[in-house]
Amino acid sequence: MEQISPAGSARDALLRAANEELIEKGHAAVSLRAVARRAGVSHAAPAHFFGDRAGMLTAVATEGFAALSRALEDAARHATDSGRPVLEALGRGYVDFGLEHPALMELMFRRSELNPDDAGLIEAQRSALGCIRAAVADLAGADADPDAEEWSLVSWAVVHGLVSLVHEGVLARVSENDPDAAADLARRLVAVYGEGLASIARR
Amino acid sequence: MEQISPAGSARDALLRAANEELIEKGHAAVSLRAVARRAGVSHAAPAHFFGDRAGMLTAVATEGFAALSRALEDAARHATDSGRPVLEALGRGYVDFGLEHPALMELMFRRSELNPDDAGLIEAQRSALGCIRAAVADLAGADADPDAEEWSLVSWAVVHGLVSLVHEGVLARVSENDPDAAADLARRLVAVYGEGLASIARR
DNA sequence: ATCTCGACTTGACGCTGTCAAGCGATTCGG
DNA sequence: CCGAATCGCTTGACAGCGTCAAGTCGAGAT
Repeated sequence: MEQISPAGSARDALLRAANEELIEKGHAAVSLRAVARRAGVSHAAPAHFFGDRAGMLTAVATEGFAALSRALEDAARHATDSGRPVLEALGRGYVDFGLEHPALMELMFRRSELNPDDAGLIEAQRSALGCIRAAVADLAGADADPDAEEWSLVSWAVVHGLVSLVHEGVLARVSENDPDAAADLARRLVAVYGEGLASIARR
Repeated sequence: MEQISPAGSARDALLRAANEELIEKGHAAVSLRAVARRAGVSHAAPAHFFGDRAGMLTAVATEGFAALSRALEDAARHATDSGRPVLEALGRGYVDFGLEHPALMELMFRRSELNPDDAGLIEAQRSALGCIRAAVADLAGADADPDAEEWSLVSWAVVHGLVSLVHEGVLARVSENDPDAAADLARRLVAVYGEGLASIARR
């Protein structure tokens, strides 16, 4: 192996290689052996560290959820700082993240490719969802609106659905077959929905 | 081969076998060879008819979109017949279809596993989307609301996102970890969204 | 009667995930 | 200080996979 190996770095190298493979080839084409080759280790090394393919992808997806949480927190903070509506910024942040990291975002929700019961994964998921939940509860006001929980889930479904539809190339088909236009359309729809929701909230 | 073969039936048998494999094992686990075994033909027969794996799955997905269109049309017809709001019935129909045929619904939107440029597939997709579009345009009234198109897409995103979140098992995690509860929750959220949208429409 | 063509089959290739076994260095108990 | 156990990783094998090239064989056209 031509690389200097500061102890325990093989695992990190594998994780980095897995991320690169994911970005370049998409989640379906990530193979243990290709990742091992890229990291410069034997073909069975990934299984040694992660158990199996699902284990390796779960590790990648968990990092992805952590990154999503950070992105959402940043979006919320910037919005409050500049006095803009938080929920819309959050939705925008979710969609932006999904559009910037398509392969990762798809992997993160591909239950069948992960170990869905992995504790770290679940924790990271909850943390990401918590951001949206808090924002909707906030928007509903301190009067403990019983619908707040439901609308936070609907809002999640909107942004998640938009990201999915862009990834799946269906929105592109709707709008002039241009993928960039589809992304713009998705962001515009977030704004449309945000305004609608706000108008309901203030009754 | 032990089965009587009315001419050209091998293709049909393969398609049927592919559907069964899909339902039993999920889209990721559908293999050309397993489908061939189930249909009682040689391991290369599927490729002969469908070109490759993506071609076979595209054929299955195209049938799926046709079935979805039928389900949506039925839902719309029943709603108009009984004077209930069409859009909500449509959303409900979309979600019900997705929850009743999870593996199929996931496959239908798994761009990387299909031939996304297949003419038949695109046509079937457009037809299904057309149902939602028409209903939203209808709800917006004959006054050619310029937002109608956008809200139809948002509505699509809502129901699509809900189905995705249930499939991915994330909604189940939100609601007591019970998959049935997640399905019920999804249906309730469709109703919540439908009411909200209606309240916006009537200003 | 031959030619062709479509519907398959047969056999091979390289790639995949997974598993059992091995190997060298480090750590640790006696 | 020495043997044993553990860790990190490799080697080698296995079956299943998608795909491709070549072959078989019957039916319909010339």
